[in-house]
Amino acid sequence: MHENANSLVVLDFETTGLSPNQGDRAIEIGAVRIVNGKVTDKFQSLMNPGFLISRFIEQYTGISNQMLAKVGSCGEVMAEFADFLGDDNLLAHNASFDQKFLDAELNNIARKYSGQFICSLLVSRRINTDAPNHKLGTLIRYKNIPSDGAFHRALFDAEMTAKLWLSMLDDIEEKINHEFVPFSLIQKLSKTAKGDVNKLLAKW
DNA sequence: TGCCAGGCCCTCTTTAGGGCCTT
Repeated sequence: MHENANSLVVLDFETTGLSPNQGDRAIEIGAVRIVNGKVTDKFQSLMNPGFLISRFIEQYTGISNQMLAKVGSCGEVMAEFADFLGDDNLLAHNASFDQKFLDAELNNIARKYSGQFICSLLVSRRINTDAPNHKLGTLIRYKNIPSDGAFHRALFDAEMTAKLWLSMLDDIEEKINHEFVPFSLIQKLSKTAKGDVNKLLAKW
């Protein structure tokens, strides 16, 4: 773990379905790097999964088979992403989903990463207790974060997740009356029962 | 043939079920 590293990569995958164990693959990755509370770098690429994607996924993402026919393979793109990621920790909205695709795609090319994941969905459930639900689009509206792009494209969703995250970090900083929120506190918070969240933050 | 994700989290809970999230 990189307790003192203040560099975090926020990522989002578009995929052919919900489960790499069922043969699903990534078709797009988008990511932004946050350093000291500012977005400093970004990464975006379509990737060809090696088979035709369903009509449902074409409509859901706006990514067509025609678009994917012209782009590099998952292996080529994921190797570039592994270089971009380096040793940074990672954040995603519903991280268990993106983590299983990252693990599967990097495993396919025998690459590894050393960072740890945190999940903006788990943190939101503990911080935004009045939100109508915890979908990414809903939380962006709930936090009054301006957005003028298409959800369900990887870079846009990663950028929105990054903005949501910085907004939630502000809220946590206010609660703990401290300007720096350690990575370990986020990890602890993500596992704390909802009713004990205020207790955890109060004693920090 | 028919089935097919899975982790989190709440509750009418732990010998379980079902909604929420992600594509």
